[in-house]
Amino acid sequence: MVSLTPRAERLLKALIEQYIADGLPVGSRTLVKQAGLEFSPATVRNIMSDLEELGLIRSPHTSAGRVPTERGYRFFVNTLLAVKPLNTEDVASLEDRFLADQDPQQLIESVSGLLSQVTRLAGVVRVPRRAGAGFLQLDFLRLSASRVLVILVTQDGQVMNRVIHPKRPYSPAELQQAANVFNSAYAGRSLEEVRRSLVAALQRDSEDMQNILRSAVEMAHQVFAGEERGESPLYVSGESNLFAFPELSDTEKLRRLFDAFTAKQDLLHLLDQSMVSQGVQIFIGAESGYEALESCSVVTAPYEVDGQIVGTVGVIGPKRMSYDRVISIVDVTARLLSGALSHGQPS
Amino acid sequence: MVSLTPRAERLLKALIEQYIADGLPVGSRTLVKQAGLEFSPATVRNIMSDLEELGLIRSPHTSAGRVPTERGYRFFVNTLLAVKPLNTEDVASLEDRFLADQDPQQLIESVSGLLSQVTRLAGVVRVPRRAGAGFLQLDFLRLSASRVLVILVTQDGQVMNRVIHPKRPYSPAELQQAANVFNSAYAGRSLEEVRRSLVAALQRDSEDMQNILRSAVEMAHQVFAGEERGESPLYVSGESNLFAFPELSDTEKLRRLFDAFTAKQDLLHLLDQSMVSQGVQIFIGAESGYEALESCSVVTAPYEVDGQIVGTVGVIGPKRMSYDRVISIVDVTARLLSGALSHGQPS
DNA sequence: CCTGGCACTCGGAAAGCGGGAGTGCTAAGA
DNA sequence: TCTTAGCACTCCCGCTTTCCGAGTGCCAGG
Repeated sequence: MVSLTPRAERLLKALIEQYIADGLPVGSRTLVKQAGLEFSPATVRNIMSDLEELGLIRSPHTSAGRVPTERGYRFFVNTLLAVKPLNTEDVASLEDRFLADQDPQQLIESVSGLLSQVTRLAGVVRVPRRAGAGFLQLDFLRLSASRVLVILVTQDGQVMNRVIHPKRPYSPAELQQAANVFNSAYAGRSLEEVRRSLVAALQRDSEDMQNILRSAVEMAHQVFAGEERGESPLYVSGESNLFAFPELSDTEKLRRLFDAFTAKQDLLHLLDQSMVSQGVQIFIGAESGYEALESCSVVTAPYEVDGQIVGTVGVIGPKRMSYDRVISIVDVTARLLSGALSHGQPS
Repeated sequence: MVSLTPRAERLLKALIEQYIADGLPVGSRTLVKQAGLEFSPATVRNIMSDLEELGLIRSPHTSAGRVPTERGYRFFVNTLLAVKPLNTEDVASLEDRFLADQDPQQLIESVSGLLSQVTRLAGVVRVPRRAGAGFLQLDFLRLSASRVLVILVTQDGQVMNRVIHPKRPYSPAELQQAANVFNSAYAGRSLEEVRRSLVAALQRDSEDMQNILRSAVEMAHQVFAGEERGESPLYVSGESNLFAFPELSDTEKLRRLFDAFTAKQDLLHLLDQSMVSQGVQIFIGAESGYEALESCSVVTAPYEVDGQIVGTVGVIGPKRMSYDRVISIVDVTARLLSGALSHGQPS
């Protein structure tokens, strides 16, 4: 990576902070005044020129000030940024928000709203892939002759359900029996294991399989199929906060961005990506690799249940965002969420 | 209501259709050419002048063409619009979309996406208030010493669940027993009845109540409380389609609109309002009574389960929308949805 | 009552015009 | 060698001006 003189670093830092604050290209004169530098605008211009050669800043046009490039932001967050820990009352106010909801599913959902409110940007939450969770219980409930409700419960209290239409009617007793067989066979295994086992069972010659169990397997398989093809476990909140930023007000960009929010595909990939490593991750502009996000930055942090990373929380905003604040908030939120999910309830 | 000469009606109809088509104020000359009228621009101007006095159209400024006012649109949809029934292949393609999903809950959710796709506007769906549905079964599942998962199933196959934290630990056997008592007491009653009965039971002196049943009641009550305060049963899709309309591209309006989409409160009220009467309803601009929707029109139709209105589907777009097309689509969709929900599965 | 004609109005695009902010360069001073 | 003041230059931005054309309202003749 590039190395800069201390002075140049100081200058770059001041410039980026200024630009983050008001979004206007910043020139040498204003920079000197604003940052209280002890050297003259001319000197600043020289240094700026160097920074521009290094690709850290650029001028939008000949006679405007400079704005940070993506490389500039990257350098800024990598080496210039002192992430100030959130002051205690901020942390406390965040903590308060975590006590309100007890249901883990709801809690997780609410976090995206929480993030968007305190950062005034868009908040996202990637909820755990259920396939990894432990299987607890399966229930078959007869709704009518042709419709059976399958309810699948995981050990962490998540519930999936699905109405299926079996090929022949079953009596409640049969259904009960099927569920029992199923539950005793798979109790405590992970959903992924259950799934693999099911696939194997279905491929095996099943002539000698009891009809009822076979149905149970088929039903459960349908549940997994439904899981598989989507209901994408991703929540986005506060999208409309992004209207406030003039650099995003180009209608076409906005449309792309909102399409990405609803399509969710790209966001999912991005958040999954950030699940592999621990701690806060930052994607600046094109770094995310998705066109729709190219004028945005994304700050993410994975959260855990009992030491195991299961999902990601994050914030999406313009590249010009208060990284220090956002980073702390995302970090603390991920920690708090991990805590809230790991040990039952506080009281 | 105002009455117009046949010629004026024809003119107004042509004008509005033209304006709907391209969104430009339409002048006398273009109107004559476009609509193939057999009288001259001057005559058209005279008639337009009359229409303007009646408040059906207006000029944005002295020398632009005319655009419809809200009254104009209203008159248009009330008396000028011949809702052409959808041609059969369109209906068929809609029907196809209803076969894919079988789970009623999922089906209902998917309809908003369907509507937004075929109209290229925003689709909304108000899902049934679950309180009216019939109670089928309650289950208590022990997740840990301090956490119990409550699962409540209605007769139409909807599942609600919630994790609660009882004051003292219960054994699986106790939970099972509690569920049994509860289920035999309330099987088949409507949720509303169950709820009322619960409240009464809780108020009654409960000293002599078995501790376990009391807990069951409390748990179930918590489930209802969760139901009560929200999880607003409303789906919106295709919001980003609205970016395409220049008349909505004012950032401030857009922000308001999207805030309304996420707050949902106003939309809920509006859709509830349209549940009271049968058939398609149309709210043009300020008619909806909500500021955020003042440059939009909303077309809604209630849907039923077994003859009973339970929810509403609808479309939100600019006032300048193809009412005939949208009305048919919303109408057919509501009917198809009613059909799909009323009798099990087709095959 | 319709229609062609005509003067008029007004918005919007293009063009012109400072002013100002900011730059790069140069030359002098530390 | 580095800093700084000075200066010419550039180019955006906001302002006005101009011009064009679409559209109107009105009038007078069919």
